[in-house]
Amino acid sequence: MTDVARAAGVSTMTVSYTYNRPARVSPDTRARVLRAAATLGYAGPDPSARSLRYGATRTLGVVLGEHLTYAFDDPQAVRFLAGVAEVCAERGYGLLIVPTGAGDDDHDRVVAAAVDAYVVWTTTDDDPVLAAACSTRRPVVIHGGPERAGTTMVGIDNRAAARAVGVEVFAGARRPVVLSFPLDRNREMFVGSGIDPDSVAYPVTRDRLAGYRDAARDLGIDWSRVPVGVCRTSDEDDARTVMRHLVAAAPDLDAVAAMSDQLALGALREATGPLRVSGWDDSDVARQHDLTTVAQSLREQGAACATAALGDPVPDHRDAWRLVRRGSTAA
Amino acid sequence: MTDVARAAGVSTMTVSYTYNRPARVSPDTRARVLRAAATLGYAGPDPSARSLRYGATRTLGVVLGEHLTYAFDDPQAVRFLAGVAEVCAERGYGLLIVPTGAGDDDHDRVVAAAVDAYVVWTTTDDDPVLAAACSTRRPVVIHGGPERAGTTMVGIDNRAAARAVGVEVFAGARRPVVLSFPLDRNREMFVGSGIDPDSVAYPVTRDRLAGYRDAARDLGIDWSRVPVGVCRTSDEDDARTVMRHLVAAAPDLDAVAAMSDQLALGALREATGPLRVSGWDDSDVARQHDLTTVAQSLREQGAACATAALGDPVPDHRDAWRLVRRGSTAA
DNA sequence: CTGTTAGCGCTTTCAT
DNA sequence: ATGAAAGCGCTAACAG
Repeated sequence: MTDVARAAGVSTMTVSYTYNRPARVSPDTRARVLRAAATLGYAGPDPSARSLRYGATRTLGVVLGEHLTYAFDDPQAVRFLAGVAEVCAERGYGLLIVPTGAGDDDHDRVVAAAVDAYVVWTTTDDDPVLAAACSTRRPVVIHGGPERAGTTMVGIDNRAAARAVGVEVFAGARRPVVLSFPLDRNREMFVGSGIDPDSVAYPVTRDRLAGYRDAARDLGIDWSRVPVGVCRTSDEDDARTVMRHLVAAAPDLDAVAAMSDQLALGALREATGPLRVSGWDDSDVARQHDLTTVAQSLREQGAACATAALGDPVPDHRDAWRLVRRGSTAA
Repeated sequence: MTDVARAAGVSTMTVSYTYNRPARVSPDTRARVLRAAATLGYAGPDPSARSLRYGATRTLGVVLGEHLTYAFDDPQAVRFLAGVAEVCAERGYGLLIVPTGAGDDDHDRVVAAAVDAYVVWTTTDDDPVLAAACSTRRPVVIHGGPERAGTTMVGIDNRAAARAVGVEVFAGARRPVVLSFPLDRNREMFVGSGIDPDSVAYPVTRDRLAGYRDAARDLGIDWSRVPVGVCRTSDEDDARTVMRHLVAAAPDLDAVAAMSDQLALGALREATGPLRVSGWDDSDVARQHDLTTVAQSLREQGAACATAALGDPVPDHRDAWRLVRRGSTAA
């Protein structure tokens, strides 16, 4: 900038004004400055220097969980991100995706990112990435949980929703099972019975499991005998693998409550007989396969997270879900 | 930082070393500094100040086209982004999505973003956002095109691929049609005939159209009589609407070359009689519907773009496609 | 309408 | 192992 000023025969301030307050510079000088800039290949004020000066970056950080990869493969996470992006676009904020999960320096990356606030995608209570985001004292909004002092949480009441859909899918079933997201960050695939929701590290998964248990109780079903198949991701292929294990463990299974439409689809594909199935999210998949599911707008929640992170109030989302009854639980 | 230094009774340099070269500080002093930092709620060096000093941000910018929204709704764009993210994660770079398409200050946003390099998602020759990215003299890598001096282009040979798949889908057809992406940034939906590829603003669309025309010529089909249905996005619903118009205009149509699997699916759903159909990308949709298609890895191309933007050489991708023959063109 | 001064928070270089 | 000085590029505040 100093160079441009010299070349144009003005002070640096005039150059600065030319870019930031064009009205305060005479058209003549302005043209001269711009010409000098063009000659020197100067493209405008340096963004880092500007941020330093302003004390703000006009950038919103997003942490998509332990492995970036999972997030992009999960259509719901993508929807969520689209919501965040929408708000960023409207308000002229950059959207910085912080690259986590590729090393052991996640903490440093989160702390060292040039952002004004953080939106954190659902994670576990003990996720160091979450701790890192909170430690920077920037505003933090967490989607889905965990709740944490000093942060904002945006998400639906997963327990209530799971109970509602659980009652629907388990009704009349003699051998209900659950197809679950991972319980903790190890993301082990396995089949267990009567899993205690309180032992689950992901709040969203915990709440949904608790809701399914509530539903089982409502229907007089003994939760301790309900097999839970735990998948590594929200992936149809994962679901099929786990479903095969479930069928092996409980050949008479006749109802599956799945934590996503993708998982539900996997269950359908591996079904050996008549089967009641419920999904979650009311995605295209659910509509195509006539799946009973829980409708919620991840996109809207993403937008709400961004809005909250940028300091504006957002409505409570606890009741922003809806049970969608379809053919998959009609029999 | 100065405050922390004072509180710990050391110089600012010692605090700086504590964070950047822990080994060069005695464990004792280090502990003292860290304690002081904790007390004061200091979370480490300010990222903007650091970037200013280093002259680099360790952040890669991505411009997803005129409307951010379209990008997140397009599964191929998401795949591409996943590839970019993967490389960023590996190398500890942040991934900044620059929010374009929500106002007329796109140019400024691109110029003012704190990034070291840009990856630009396919756009038109005349996109001001592209011009903005290039004007900053940061390295720019463009996916799919346009080609531009001083930038790197990563993408397949769309014309050759379109010709190959076109020959496959148009073979034996009496009334072939094309289901196309938008021709220019206005994204009008319409049906035309014998569209001149050279009049198309998007290089990718231009090349594919030219390739389909090549295929028509190879088969002795008169291109000027081939209806082209232009969709607004790569969306199944869009495709259905346009397909209905095509059917109205050419009730005897019996072959559809579509520029994406999504569009091809829309065509299938609106088919009134036997129909040869080809898609593009070899996505899940193509596999599920036994669709002849062009396989390419957007994810791999995203990774290549990021790698190139970060200054490393990448192999040529022109031939990184493959014709996948399936039942949809078997008859 | 234009210029001067000061300092945002950090790290490189060169001492000690 | 620690520190002092200088400056990265910019803009708010206040002249003139």
